[in-house]
Amino acid sequence: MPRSGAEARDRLERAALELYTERGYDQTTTAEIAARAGVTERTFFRHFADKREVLFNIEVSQQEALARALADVPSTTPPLTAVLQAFRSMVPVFENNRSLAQSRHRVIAATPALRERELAKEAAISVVVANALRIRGFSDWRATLLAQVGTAALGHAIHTWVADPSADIDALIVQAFADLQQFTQVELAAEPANRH
Amino acid sequence: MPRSGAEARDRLERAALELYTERGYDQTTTAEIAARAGVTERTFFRHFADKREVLFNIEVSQQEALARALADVPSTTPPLTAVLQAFRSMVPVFENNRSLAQSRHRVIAATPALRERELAKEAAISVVVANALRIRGFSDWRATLLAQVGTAALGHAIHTWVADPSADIDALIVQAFADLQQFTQVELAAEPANRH
DNA sequence: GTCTATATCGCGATAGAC
DNA sequence: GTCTATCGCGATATAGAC
Repeated sequence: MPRSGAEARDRLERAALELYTERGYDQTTTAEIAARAGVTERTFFRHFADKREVLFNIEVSQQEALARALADVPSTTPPLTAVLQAFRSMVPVFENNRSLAQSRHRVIAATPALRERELAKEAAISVVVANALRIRGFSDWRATLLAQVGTAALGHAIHTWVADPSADIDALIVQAFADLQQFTQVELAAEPANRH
Repeated sequence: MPRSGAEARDRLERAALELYTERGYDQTTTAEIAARAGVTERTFFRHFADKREVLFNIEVSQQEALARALADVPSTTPPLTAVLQAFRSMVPVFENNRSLAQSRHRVIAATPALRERELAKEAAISVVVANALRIRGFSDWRATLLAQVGTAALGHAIHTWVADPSADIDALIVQAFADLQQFTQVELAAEPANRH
């Protein structure tokens, strides 16, 4: 067994996904994951803060890439278009991990504790986006709202993508943002202010 | 000690909030909470699935009220106006628990594990709203998006409210929805579709 | 790496409330 | 008396300390 930390980490991630898939998250112990990866339980917790995190570390490493992509979009670009472009720049990463992503989402969907962690990760992405928008001069709440809406669109696209084997993630993202715009015009822009 | 479950539950909630405030969430054990509430540790877990849940059960009981309020809004009302009205119907509940809500939010803000749970609860509210909108005939994704936007507005209002002792929650909610509409017109409606 | 605290939950017995 | 909540005890696994 190679001692390189990165490899062990990788094996732990695979082992965890396999075991969570085979017998479910709750029925899997960290000791079993470590054993299958050929390391000690202690090593598991050296690499991952807790039993959930082992499924989500891929995403963490991508937050910086997203932040950079957002910073690179010209500041004259309208905010949600900038967000859309940044998300689209991540498409290759998604496509590289497609089958993995599908297994992951199956497990996550079946486990409340993991869904909770996923929400936290999504919120983290939303914060990254909001920060970028704040740098572009938007107020806190405006940036937060735009970021949440954009992240929701991305989430919807990914959700559709993992469910449909023939789907094209890039097209889905573009479509989600187009829907966003259309829904908004119909439902929001037309609405009375409802003040008292 | 009274045998009524509801009272024990109540004492556990108070004890937990006190202890989490005094020495922090991580430094508080479930045994200590149970002791202060005058029950056994085992009883704690009979009432609450885990150490976090003891802070969030109040909200759970209000989801049904929200669902009912939403169902009661005439189906001709535009969706986000309906959501706004339903949220405003909850204002008395918020105002009754103001100081409690403030302590709660202080603890939650200081504890990552609790923030995670809070996100999950917010997502649950969003699901309730989305269901109501789906019943009104909106597609899944449209209902989900509208619900998330509305819930984000409510979250923003509550966040402002707990931070500012002189704030009026009703006015904040109305304002948040008005902002929503305005931002959307500026940022979204004006945006090009960005197709390739 | 080893050791330990403690969160979590199963089970049978018990004791108030109606 | 029947329910239901609590108790008392025990087992396991996660996570953190040393």
